[in-house]
Amino acid sequence: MGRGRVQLKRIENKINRQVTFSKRRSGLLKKAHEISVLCDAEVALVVFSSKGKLFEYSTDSSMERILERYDRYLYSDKQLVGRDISQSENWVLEHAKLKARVEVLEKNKRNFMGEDLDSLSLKELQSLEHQLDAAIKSIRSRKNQAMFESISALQKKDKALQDHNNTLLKKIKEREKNTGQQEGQLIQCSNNSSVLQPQYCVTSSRDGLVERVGGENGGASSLIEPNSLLPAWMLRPTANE
Amino acid sequence: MGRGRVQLKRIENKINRQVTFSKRRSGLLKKAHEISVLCDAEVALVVFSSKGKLFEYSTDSSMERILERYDRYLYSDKQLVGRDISQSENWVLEHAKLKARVEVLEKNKRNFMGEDLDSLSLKELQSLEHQLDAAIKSIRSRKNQAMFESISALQKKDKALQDHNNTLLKKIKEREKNTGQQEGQLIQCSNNSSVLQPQYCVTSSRDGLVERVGGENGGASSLIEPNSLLPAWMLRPTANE
DNA sequence: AACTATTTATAAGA
DNA sequence: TTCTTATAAATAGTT
Repeated sequence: MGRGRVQLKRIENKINRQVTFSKRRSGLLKKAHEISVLCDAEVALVVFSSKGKLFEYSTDSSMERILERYDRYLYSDKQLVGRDISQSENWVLEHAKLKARVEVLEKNKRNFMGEDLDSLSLKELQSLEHQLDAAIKSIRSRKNQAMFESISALQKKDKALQDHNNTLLKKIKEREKNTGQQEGQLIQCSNNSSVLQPQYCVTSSRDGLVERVGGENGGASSLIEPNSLLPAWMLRPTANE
Repeated sequence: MGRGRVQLKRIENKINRQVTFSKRRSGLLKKAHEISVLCDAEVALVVFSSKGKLFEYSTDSSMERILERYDRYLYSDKQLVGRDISQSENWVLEHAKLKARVEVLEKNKRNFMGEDLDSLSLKELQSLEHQLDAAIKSIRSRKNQAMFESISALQKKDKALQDHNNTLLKKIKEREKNTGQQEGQLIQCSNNSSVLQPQYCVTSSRDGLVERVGGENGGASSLIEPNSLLPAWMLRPTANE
């Protein structure tokens, strides 16, 4: 990538080697960062120049965590060898890094909540605004999806209840036919499947028994706001509550 | 490097992400090897894919040695920092707490960026949406403020420049009056205060001196896009860059 | 530290 | 996955 092809061998000219190192180092770090962001990968990169200077990159600046993960990956059941012994010393370092990370994340969070904006440049504000715009779009889309799923689940439940309802109705009719009684009043339940609210079908038989057919929840779902489109319990149908 | 420009953000399409990861991973490893050989550097590279698969490169395949060198390098100057917290009993606990906090904050952050939403309930989604709506309002407001401040500062500067300009003009006029010469051509600068771009007033006096009146920036701000509403330097007037 | 002619890397498509 | 190809990026040599 330059004006001439390059042989894959040590550059003998010291100056050239130094310049090339500097250029390629920044290219390498950039690419490490890019693959990390684009592909959601965790990258740890350590480079020592020939003079012994250190350069490093790590996803989210958590070099220690990634190297630990690396160690775990390799020595999943062996005890960690050499670097583990100095581990207690490394804790100091890791601790400091963790704290720094927490600080960064907290600052992030404040910014995401629209606070502490004075420290941001116009450019950063612009970028934050776009970020949040995009986030809101995702969130609205996910919310919609969740609502449709809830509606769908509710409708399925509704259908099951009505089926049960009808089964019971049939049984009662048959019983009445068998005992030859006609004065019992039967209220036929409608079987309209698009109704969101469970219906109650009250039948009173001759001996005064009142049956309420409402499913296994013992009638708790009858506490529905008549004005709301969706029943209250549907507003939090998923986990994490 | 491909058929389209690429945004530095997570590739949402899973297949694309996987393909890009595979391509870029080999590119990255290749470049790591190249810099290692060409520049006589020691490189250690660890990559975990989003699925947790490990890829690595290290100069002379001596990953362990390079990571040890890395540890030694860090620990030589960080050692002093940690002395004060040496009640290492509490450490395990504090460390665990910190880690937990980081995890929570990272989850937060992902949510704020519209990711990882499946774990949220409808209620939480709703709340997040409102949160972000409010944040965007703050951010836009702060952005506006920042822009007005910039404009204001610019206008002040503009005014100062014009004052200086006029002062110089007067001096020149007087000098010409004193020497009794009338053939000098004076170009009067307009004093329109709503102009955002600094103006240059070129006056040629009898002795051929050409003065450029442009403020202390040595004329650098003359490189202004004539079509843009605001001069380029105003686009990032605050800190953090 | 810039510049530019070239080589490389790679995104998209097959 | 692999190949191809158009294009974006990196960078070697130069100033």
